[in-house]
Amino acid sequence: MNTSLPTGISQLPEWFVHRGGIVPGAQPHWMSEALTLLGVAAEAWADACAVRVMRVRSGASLYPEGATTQSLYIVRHGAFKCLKTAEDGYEHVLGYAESGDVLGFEGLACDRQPLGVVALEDSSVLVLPFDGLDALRRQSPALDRALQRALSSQLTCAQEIAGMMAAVASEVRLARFLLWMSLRMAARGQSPRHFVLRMSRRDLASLLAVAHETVSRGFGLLAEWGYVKVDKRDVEILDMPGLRACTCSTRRDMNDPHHPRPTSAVTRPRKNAQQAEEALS
Amino acid sequence: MNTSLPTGISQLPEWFVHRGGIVPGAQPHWMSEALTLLGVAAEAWADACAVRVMRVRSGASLYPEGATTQSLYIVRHGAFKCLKTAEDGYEHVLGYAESGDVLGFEGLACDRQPLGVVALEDSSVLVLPFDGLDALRRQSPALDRALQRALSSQLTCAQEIAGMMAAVASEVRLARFLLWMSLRMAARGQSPRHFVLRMSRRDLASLLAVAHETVSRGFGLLAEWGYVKVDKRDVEILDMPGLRACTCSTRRDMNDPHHPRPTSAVTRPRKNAQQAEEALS
DNA sequence: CGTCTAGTTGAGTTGGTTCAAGTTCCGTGG
DNA sequence: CCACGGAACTTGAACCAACTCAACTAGACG
Repeated sequence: MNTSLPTGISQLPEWFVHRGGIVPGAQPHWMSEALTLLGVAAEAWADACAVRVMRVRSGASLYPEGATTQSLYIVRHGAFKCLKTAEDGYEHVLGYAESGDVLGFEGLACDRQPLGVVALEDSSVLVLPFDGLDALRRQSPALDRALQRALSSQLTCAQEIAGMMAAVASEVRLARFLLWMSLRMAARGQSPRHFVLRMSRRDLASLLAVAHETVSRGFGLLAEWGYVKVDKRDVEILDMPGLRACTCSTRRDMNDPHHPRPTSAVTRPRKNAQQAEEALS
Repeated sequence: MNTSLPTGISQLPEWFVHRGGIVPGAQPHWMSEALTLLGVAAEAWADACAVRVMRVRSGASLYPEGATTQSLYIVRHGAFKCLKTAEDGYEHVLGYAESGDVLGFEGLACDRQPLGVVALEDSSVLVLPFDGLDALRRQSPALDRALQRALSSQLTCAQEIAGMMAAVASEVRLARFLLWMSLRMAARGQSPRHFVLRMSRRDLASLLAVAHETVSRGFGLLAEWGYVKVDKRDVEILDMPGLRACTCSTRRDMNDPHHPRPTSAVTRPRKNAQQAEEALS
C-alpha cells in the first residue's frame, strides 16, 4: 500500500535546538507505533508508513495557543500540559496528556488551536498531519476507529478534569486528582499506588483551580490522615479506599439533609486520639 | 424522584406521552437536516437517507448515565444538560447542548455513557446509530468532516466550561458564562444581547461549581453594576465591554501585581457607555 | 386552595486566598 | 568545587468571599 504523506515532511534536516527548543527532524518512526500507542493491534501496511516524530524538551511548547491547526499529535513518551492564557496573563492549565493521548484535536473546529501545549519533561510525539489523515483513515478502519476512541477519551478526560474542580473542599479536589492519576497509571500498566507527578504544585493548583499554597496544604492533610505519603512530587497511595471515600462529597447542599460531612471535625479521619484532643481545644 | 415512565410506552399515541416522557417513534427526517444542523451544505444523497428523530420532553433524559453506547445524537431543537452523578448523589452538570450540538460521543471510548443527558425543555434530536455510521462517513466526506468538527467543538466546549469554573470570584464565573452563552447565541444567528436561560439557577450553579444562592447574588451584582438586566431567566446584556472586562481576573496571583478587582467599588462601571470602554487601565 | 419548586435575600461561619517569610533543591557561572 | 540566584515548595497569619442555614416570595400545577 502506497501512502503518500505530504512531500518532504520526512526529509527535514536534523538540526539540534538549544534547551527549551524543539527537535523537529528526529528519525521518522512507523505508523505501527501509532497504532500500538492507540491500543490497536499493528497492521502490515503500517510498518511501511513513516510518521514524523517530534521531540520536545521540558518546558518547550509543542505548539502555542493560537497556532494554525495542521496536525494531530500522539504522545509517544513524556507528559504535557494544555493551557489557555487569559487576557490578564493568567495561564490556566486545562489538560494533561501522557503516552497514548492525542493532542491537537480541539483545533479542528476553529482553525486555530484554542489551547497551547507545553512539555512537562523531555517528550516526543508522533505527528499526523491533517491533510493526508483522511486518506489514511479511509485506508485503515482500525486507525480510524482508534482515533475516534482516542478523541472520545480526550473528551471524557476534559469532563473528568471539570469534575475535579467541582468539589468545594480542596483536599477533595486533590484526592480526586490523585485517584484519577492512579487510574491512568493502572490503565497504562504502571503502579497505581506509587507514581511521580509531572506537574509542579503551581500547575496542579491551576488544574484544580485553587491557590498553589492550598495544594501544598492539601497534600499535608492527606498525608496527615494517612491516605498518602508525599515527598515532593513522589506520591504513594497508602489507603486507596480512604482516599476514595475522601473523593465523595462534592458539596453539602444535597437532597439528603443528613449526610456525613468529611470536611467537618467529626467525620475527618484521625489516626490517633491525641490529634483529636488538640482539635477540640 | 421524578415521574416514572409509563409501563407500555409503545401503546401510547405516537405524538403524546405524559410530561417527562420520551416519544420514541416519531417521524423520520432526512439526513440533509443533519448536514444543515452541522453547518454543511446539504447533499443530494442525504435527501434520500432517512434518520430517526427522537423527541424528549422537558425533564426527561435522552439517555441515562451508564447507558450502553449505541448512537450519536444531533440536537435539532431544544436544550440539554449533561450530568454526572457522584456516589454521594450529587448531580454535577458538566455540559450544555443546544441545536447543532452533538451528544453521546463520550461513550465511544468506554462502551457506557459516562454522562447522562437530560432535556431542559421539550426537545428533539436526530439519532445516528454508531453501526452504520462508519459506512455513512465513508460515503460522504462532507458528513465525515462535519462530524469531526462538531466533536472537536464539543471538546472545546468542555474545556471552556472548565475555564469558567477556574475563576475565583463568582461574578466572574457568571460573567464568563453569560459571555459564553452570548457567543453561542451569535454563532446560531440569534441575538447575543438578549436571551433566555434554559437552565435553572441550581443547574447553572452546578455548572459553575458554586452554590445556587451565589448565582442569585451574582446576577444581582452584575445587574447592580449595570452590565446586565436579569428577570428570572430572561437575560439582557447592557454593557458588553464591561461584562468582558469583568471576565478577566481569574485570580490575583499573577505576574502583574497591580490589577483592578471587579468586585471593588473603584471598578464599578458608570451607566455611561463611553466611559465603560476604557474604564480599566 | 394547598403544595411544591424556583428564586431571592439575610446572617453567621469557615475555609481558601492572599501576603509574607522561610526552606529546599537545582542549574549556572565564577 | 562552591557560591549564587532562582524556582519550587512549605508554613504561618489575616482577611474576606462563598458556603450554609434559614426565612421568605412568587409561580406552577394538580
